Amino acid sequence: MTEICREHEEHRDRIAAGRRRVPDREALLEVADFFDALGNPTRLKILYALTGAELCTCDLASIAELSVSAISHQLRILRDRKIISFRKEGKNVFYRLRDQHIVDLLSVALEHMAEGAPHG
Amino acid sequence: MTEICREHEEHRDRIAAGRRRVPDREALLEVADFFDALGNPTRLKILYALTGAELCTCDLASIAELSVSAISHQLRILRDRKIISFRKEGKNVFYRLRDQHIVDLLSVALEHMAEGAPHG
DNA sequence: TCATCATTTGAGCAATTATTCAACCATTGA
DNA sequence: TCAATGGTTGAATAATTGCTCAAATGATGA
Repeated sequence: MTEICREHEEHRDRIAAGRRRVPDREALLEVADFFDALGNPTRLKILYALTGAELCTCDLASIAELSVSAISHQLRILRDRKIISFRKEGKNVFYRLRDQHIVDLLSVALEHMAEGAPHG
Repeated sequence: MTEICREHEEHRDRIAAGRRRVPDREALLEVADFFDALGNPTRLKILYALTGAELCTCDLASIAELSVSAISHQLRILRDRKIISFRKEGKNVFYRLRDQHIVDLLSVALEHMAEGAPHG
């Protein structure tokens, strides 16, 4: 693997320059984890539901039409990736989006899809 | 699954409102596919390398330190998700980011990580 | 204290995914 | 036409993931 294009010397320069643009491993994995968390229909349902109000685990399960357990697992992922935060009130745990960046991103992404791709 | 929180009527209202914020199935899947494509270290390496210059498959393989075949598979995913486009020149295929939105998003994401999470 | 409800957790399983390998296609130049 | 190079593709496989189920935790009120 990773064999280099044979012919031209210019490849070497392009490769070196390209490599410089790639963030270091740690940052790269963080960004990947972040986008990966958003790249799942169930988690997106949770997140869009949370744009505009805080909701408890059980509400989210009802909205996503999945078991409370399944939602709790997904909420853990979103918490670990620092995309949502929570507050406990009695027996309930209320979740919310962690900051305005997330709200904006979800909104922009939806617009981008609408404009960029009429069907697929 | 999907059993509803028993006690209060207010849950019903919150659930209904939350449900209204969730995009329809098709849009949701599109957004998920989009973020999912970005949520992988190999594909992110490719994308960050492409911020600033077009590169051929073989250059990208060298940068990502993976086989040409592995990179080609990932490039296909990025093409299908309309994140990159390409141009053929002789035996080479040169890839580039499809629009400025992608460039911006990659840059913003990196900044967001840097500010939001000092280590984990 | 006990029963109940909301939530979390861990094991298990089926489905998905990232990579490799081998074969193939496409372009070039001899 | 043939050999060489760049790239794509499909099958196979190991690793990861998303869900379910059962069991556990935590808070509340009787």
